[in-house]
Amino acid sequence: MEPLSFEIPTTTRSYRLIHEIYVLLDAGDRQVLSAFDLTTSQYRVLSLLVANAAYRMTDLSDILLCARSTITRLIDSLEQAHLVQRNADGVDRRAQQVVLTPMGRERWQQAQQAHEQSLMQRMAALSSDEQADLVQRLEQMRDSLRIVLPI
Amino acid sequence: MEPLSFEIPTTTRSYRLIHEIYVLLDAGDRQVLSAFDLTTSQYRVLSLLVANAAYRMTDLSDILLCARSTITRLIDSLEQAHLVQRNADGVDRRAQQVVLTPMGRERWQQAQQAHEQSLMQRMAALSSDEQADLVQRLEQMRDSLRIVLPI
DNA sequence: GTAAAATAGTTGCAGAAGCAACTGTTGTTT
DNA sequence: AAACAACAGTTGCTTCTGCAACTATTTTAC
Repeated sequence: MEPLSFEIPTTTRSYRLIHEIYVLLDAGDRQVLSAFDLTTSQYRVLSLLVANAAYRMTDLSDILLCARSTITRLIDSLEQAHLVQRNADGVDRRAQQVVLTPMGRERWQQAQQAHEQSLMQRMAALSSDEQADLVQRLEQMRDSLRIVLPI
Repeated sequence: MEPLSFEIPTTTRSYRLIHEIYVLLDAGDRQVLSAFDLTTSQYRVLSLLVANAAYRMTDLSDILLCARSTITRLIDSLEQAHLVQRNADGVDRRAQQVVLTPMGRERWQQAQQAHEQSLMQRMAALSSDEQADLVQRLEQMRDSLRIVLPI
C-alpha cells in the first residue's frame, strides 16, 4: 500500500503549522516564565496592563478571548501574588478596574526581558526581513479569522 | 501621559499573533467538531491515524508534543467511543499499536470535510498566493523553534 | 547471565479553562 | 416609576493537561 496520494490543502497545512508552533512556543515560554513564578496567561495579563494601565475584567476576557470566569481566577491568583490590584470603578458599581502594583510592574520587566531574549534565540533562523514578512502574513490571517468569528 | 513610545519587537509581535490566531482557530474548531462529538485533540489523533494506519502511544505523544499520560487518556476516550483500538505490538510487549476502527475512519471523514470547509471560509481573506506564502513562513518559524527546543 | 539503566504505558494528583447558573447593578421600555 | 432586559463579576462543576511516581518489559553493561 503506497502512501496516501491526495494532497493536503493549504488551509489545513497552515492550521496544523499554527498548532505545532503554538505548542512549541508555549512549552518554551512556560519554562522561561516559571523562573519568575508566572504562567503564560498571567504574563499575558501583565503585558496588557503594562501597556494600558487599567482594564475592567470584561475587557480582559474580550481581549484575551477567554471566559469571564477564567479572568476572575486569573486575577485572583495575580492579586494573591501582589502583582495586580482590583479597584472599584468610580462610574459603574458592577465593574472593577484591574491595575498593576509596583511589584507587578517590576516582575513583568524582569520576565519580559528574559522572554524577549529567549524568543530572539528561538526565532534566530529567520532574518529580520523574513520575520517582518511573517508578521504581515500573520496579521492577515488573524484579520481573516476575526471576520468569521463563530462560524 | 502619552502612549508608550518604545516599539514592540518583531519577535514579540509574532509571538502574540500566534497566540491570538491559535485561540481564534481553536474556538472555531471546537464548535465545528463538537457536531461530530470530537474534541480538537481527538480530531488531531484521528488525522494522524488516517494518514499513517498505526502509531504507538509514545509516537503519538512525540508527534503531538504532549505528555504520555495525556495520550493514554485521549486514546481511552477514543476507544470508549469505538473510534480507535489498541492492538498488542507483536515485537515489544510493553508497546501498543493504536489503529482506527472503520467507524473512526468514517467519523473522521465527515469531520474533516466540515472542518476543511470551515477553514476555507475563515481564511477566505487571503489569496492562494498569500496562503502559500504564509505556509512557507510558518514552516520556517516551526523549524527555527524546533532547533532550540527546551531553551 | 545477571544487575542496572532505559523505555512503554498507566495512575494519582493538581492547575487551568470553559459552561451554566447565580447575585447584584445598570439600562430600557412602557 | 415599575417591570424587564442586559451586563459585570463570581462560584460550582466538569474536562483537559502536565508532572511525578509507579509497574512491566526491554536494552545495556559488566
